[in-house]
Amino acid sequence: MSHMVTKRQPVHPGRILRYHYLAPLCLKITDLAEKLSVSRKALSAIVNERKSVTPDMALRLSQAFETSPDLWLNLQKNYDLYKAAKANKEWKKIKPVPQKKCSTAA
Amino acid sequence: MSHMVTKRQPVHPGRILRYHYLAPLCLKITDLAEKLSVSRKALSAIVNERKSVTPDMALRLSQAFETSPDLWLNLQKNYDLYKAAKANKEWKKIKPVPQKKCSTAA
DNA sequence: ACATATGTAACCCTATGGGTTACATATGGT
DNA sequence: ACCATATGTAACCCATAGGGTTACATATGT
Repeated sequence: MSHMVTKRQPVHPGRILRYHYLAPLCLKITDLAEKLSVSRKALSAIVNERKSVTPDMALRLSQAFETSPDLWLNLQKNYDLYKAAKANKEWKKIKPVPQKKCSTAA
Repeated sequence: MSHMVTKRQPVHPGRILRYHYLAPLCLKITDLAEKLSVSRKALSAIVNERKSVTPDMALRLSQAFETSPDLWLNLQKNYDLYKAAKANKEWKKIKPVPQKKCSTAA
């Protein structure tokens, strides 16, 4: 089926940050936090997958690593979507709305 | 430049919802809210571009209109990113981190 | 042994999504 | 004109969440 939520748990952006950026560059969380002008706590929370990458944080990371902000936001989006789909299954009960255009439609 | 935030204001998902889904189907906010099992207020806030489409809401919309949840979340992500980039320009001051792998790197 | 790096907890603040209730302003139909 | 329906929103109340600072105990490396 085309419109499905990933079945396997998506990686949290913090994991990518840790293993693909911090580790290879031997960058300390403390150092990066300073370069990003955010608190060590805030960065640590992301790297340890306890908090989300916000748009503002994505912009900072994109500047530091010359990536697109979307790289980070897409990872976060997939992660959040997966979590939401598992957390509450109410949405599964929703029926598709009939797709017929109504009379007054353009 | 490859990694740039859109220059023109991205559409809010609520606008797409209103003009591409509600209007063509003559669907009332009240009716859709009921079908989605959310309050009329919550849906109205999105349609009127005052609130964001959350992952949970994206799942509900995707069920109702047989779209991918990502359709809604991507719209929201682009919108949020644009807003964040305009709201705080601190990130522009961040310098790229030298990309040389450190000694102990794999 | 000592300085550095970290994970986290405790506090405090602010922003935001969502529910309910309520009310005034459209809008459409009879 | 009149009335029911649809709406936009405000006022309240909650819970969650991100972010800052400070503090402390546990690694880690020299």
